[in-house]
Amino acid sequence: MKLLDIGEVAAQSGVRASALRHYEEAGLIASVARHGLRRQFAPHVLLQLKLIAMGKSAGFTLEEIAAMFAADGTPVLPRDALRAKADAIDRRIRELTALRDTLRHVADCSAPSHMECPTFRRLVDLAGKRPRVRTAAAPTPRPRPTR
Amino acid sequence: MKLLDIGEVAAQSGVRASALRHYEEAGLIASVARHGLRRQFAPHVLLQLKLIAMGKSAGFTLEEIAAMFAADGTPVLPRDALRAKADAIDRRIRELTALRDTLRHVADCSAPSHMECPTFRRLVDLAGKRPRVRTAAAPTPRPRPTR
DNA sequence: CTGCCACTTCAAGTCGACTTGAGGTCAAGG
DNA sequence: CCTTGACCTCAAGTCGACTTGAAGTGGCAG
Repeated sequence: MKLLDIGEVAAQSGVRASALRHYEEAGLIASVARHGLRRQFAPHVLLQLKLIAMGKSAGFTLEEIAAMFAADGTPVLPRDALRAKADAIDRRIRELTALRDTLRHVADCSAPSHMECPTFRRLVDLAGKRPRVRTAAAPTPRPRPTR
Repeated sequence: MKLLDIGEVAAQSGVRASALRHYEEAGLIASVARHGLRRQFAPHVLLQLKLIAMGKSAGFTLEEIAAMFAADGTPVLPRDALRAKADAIDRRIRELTALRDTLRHVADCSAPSHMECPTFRRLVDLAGKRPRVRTAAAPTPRPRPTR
């Protein structure tokens, strides 16, 4: 099974070498060997990186993602926890759907003030089904930038 | 039309006063008056705040959100741009759906190693339809944390 | 009139996820 | 054998979105 040097992983995944090191630090991936100083990765990191990208895109922190998948890429959570995460994503999808529909409506509706348009208000309200959690807890995922 | 003092807005929206000031600074909302020193907001900021929450959740930066809606809450973008944003959200939704399905599959599939499971690989690959953009450009939205 | 307390401003701090820079190592090609 | 270039480590910097803290203001209840 041929190993990939960090540069190849970067080239094939589009993830910078510095980010790959950062991920390794964070325990999201693991290099399986060194060639001199250079990290060598097993080919399946490419799959893991996709998983990581998806997780980030879903608003999970690296820490949360690390908690879902071990460094070797195998899922580590109990089934219930996985299902809970899936449900969280589902809620997020519903929010995004509402925003998308709102934007599309705004693009097509020519009401003078959207603030008055009942369709608009209904769409926005639709998204407002948040259980109202105290600031103490961290209910909402937070996505992050890709430069 | 009765005005809301920043504390009431905070209480009703769940957004901290400091965040509201930050949003005002950023041009996302506007206070319409002062009572002494205190900012007074029109009731529709509550609606705007929902919009802002949705936008953040969709991975838009405050700057991007500010570009979509003026401080009075009326959408400001040309229709095409709005539709483009909607399409961007759609792509994001598809990614999230793939991740959700992957998680659900993992929760239900008892293959010894998911890295080998064809269903798993197919699901992950499904999400990999990214146009491969250079690091220079900023293709992906980045969501952010809520403490 | 007094005091409280919710607000104010402004600067600095925090957190996550990286990136950048300085200085160093080493395998391989010429 | 020497150079090159891709990698290394480690500390510090950056960016967005806020939060925190210090010091001040002012409406209003008593």
